[in-house]
Amino acid sequence: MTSIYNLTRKQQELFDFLLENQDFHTNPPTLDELCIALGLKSRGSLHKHIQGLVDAGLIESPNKKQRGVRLTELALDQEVSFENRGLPFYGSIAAGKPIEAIPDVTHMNIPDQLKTDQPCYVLKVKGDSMIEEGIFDGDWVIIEKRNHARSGEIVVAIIENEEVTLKFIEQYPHETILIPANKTMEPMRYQPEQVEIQGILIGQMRSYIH
Amino acid sequence: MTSIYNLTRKQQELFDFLLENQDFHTNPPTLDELCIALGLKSRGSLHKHIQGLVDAGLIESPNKKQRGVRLTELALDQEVSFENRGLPFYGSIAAGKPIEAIPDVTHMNIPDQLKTDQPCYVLKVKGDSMIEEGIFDGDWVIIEKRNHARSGEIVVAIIENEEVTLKFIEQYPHETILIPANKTMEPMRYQPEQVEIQGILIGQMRSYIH
DNA sequence: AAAACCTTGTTCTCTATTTGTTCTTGGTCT
DNA sequence: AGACCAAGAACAAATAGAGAACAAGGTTTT
Repeated sequence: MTSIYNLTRKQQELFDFLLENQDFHTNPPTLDELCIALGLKSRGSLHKHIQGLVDAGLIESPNKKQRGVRLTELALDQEVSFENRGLPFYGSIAAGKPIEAIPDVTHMNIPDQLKTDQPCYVLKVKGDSMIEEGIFDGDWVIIEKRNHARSGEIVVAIIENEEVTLKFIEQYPHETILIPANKTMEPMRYQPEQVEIQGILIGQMRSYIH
Repeated sequence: MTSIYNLTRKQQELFDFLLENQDFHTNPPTLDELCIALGLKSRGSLHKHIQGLVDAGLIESPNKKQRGVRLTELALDQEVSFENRGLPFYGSIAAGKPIEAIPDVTHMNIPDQLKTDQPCYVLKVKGDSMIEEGIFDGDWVIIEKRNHARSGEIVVAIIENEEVTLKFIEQYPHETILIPANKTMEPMRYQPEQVEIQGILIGQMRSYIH
């Protein structure tokens, strides 16, 4: 059993393409389609890379059959362990802890519509500070990891290295204001150095089960 | 036991068509109907693909019977894994249409926490009737397919075969009340026969991207 | 009920196209 | 030199479609 780590650059490129696009093709792609996708002009060139992946046990040998290039079980296993594990879930927004420092991370499978192509993570919301935005206690939020934001965005911010919170942000040269979406709470004003942005809000989810 | 992964493209196309349209046909289709559906002009051409699916164990051998193209158990199992890629997304809650009758279904990958082990589907919310529940215009909702509900649950219901709506439900022997979560709207009272339940609310999602 | 149709599944032949494979040639980079 | 890579020609097999012919079941007509 050859290891997948011995792939050449072009073989890896081909393999990555097959992994990423297997959902888009209802049928496995033919050599010609792959040539177009990879910018090749000759099936012959591609075929050697195909053969390399067959030898590595990552795709099934077409063996003259015109049935396209199919991934093997081994390849699909690889995929699961790589990309498909979902976004890290760091638990409830926990006062005082920077997001990255939370142990025992689980993963959640988030639909594409609720994430970006940047690194994202998931938190569970505690409290009612964003209730007028339709974000309730117990909801999940998907956060894109960033250390800056534009005024008007909803951010996860850590205040004075102590309190982690989800609020609208307004930034001025000498002042950062965190604004809740809850009439019973007041906006809070800080020096810019007191507020560290940990990410911005991308999506929200709620479960109505039990 | 032949694996389905050895289907040719045309065989796959035929198989997909049979899977997707099995509900619409009360009787299995004839070869001529399938020819039209797949754009073929000769039954003879089609028959070879039929035979391929029979050899793969995906349809029962028609064996001279008319309308004999029936899927096997094995094929129905395949369908499960086909659907398993995600939940069907039927678009916005569309007035007047039963949920199942919507064409061009896409699929969304929903986290386990937002679905049940029963059949579920996804809708996009139109309108503000559930705004106080934190369900806004443009949100997605995950609905478990059911034709009954308990009072107090949030349901997708179709009223008088015309209007599809998302509301709290209260059921009494001679009256069904649909209650919005919006102070500017009034509860609506119906005879039980006027209201057909299409599913109950399981989860909700919102995207902050664009 | 018998006969004359029509529909439907099956089989066959013929043809065209697509697709995987193999080889040769040549290029680039280390 | 050795590896990787690309292009193109040529080939054989697999796939695909059309059409004709036929048998068996239905349906309609007589």
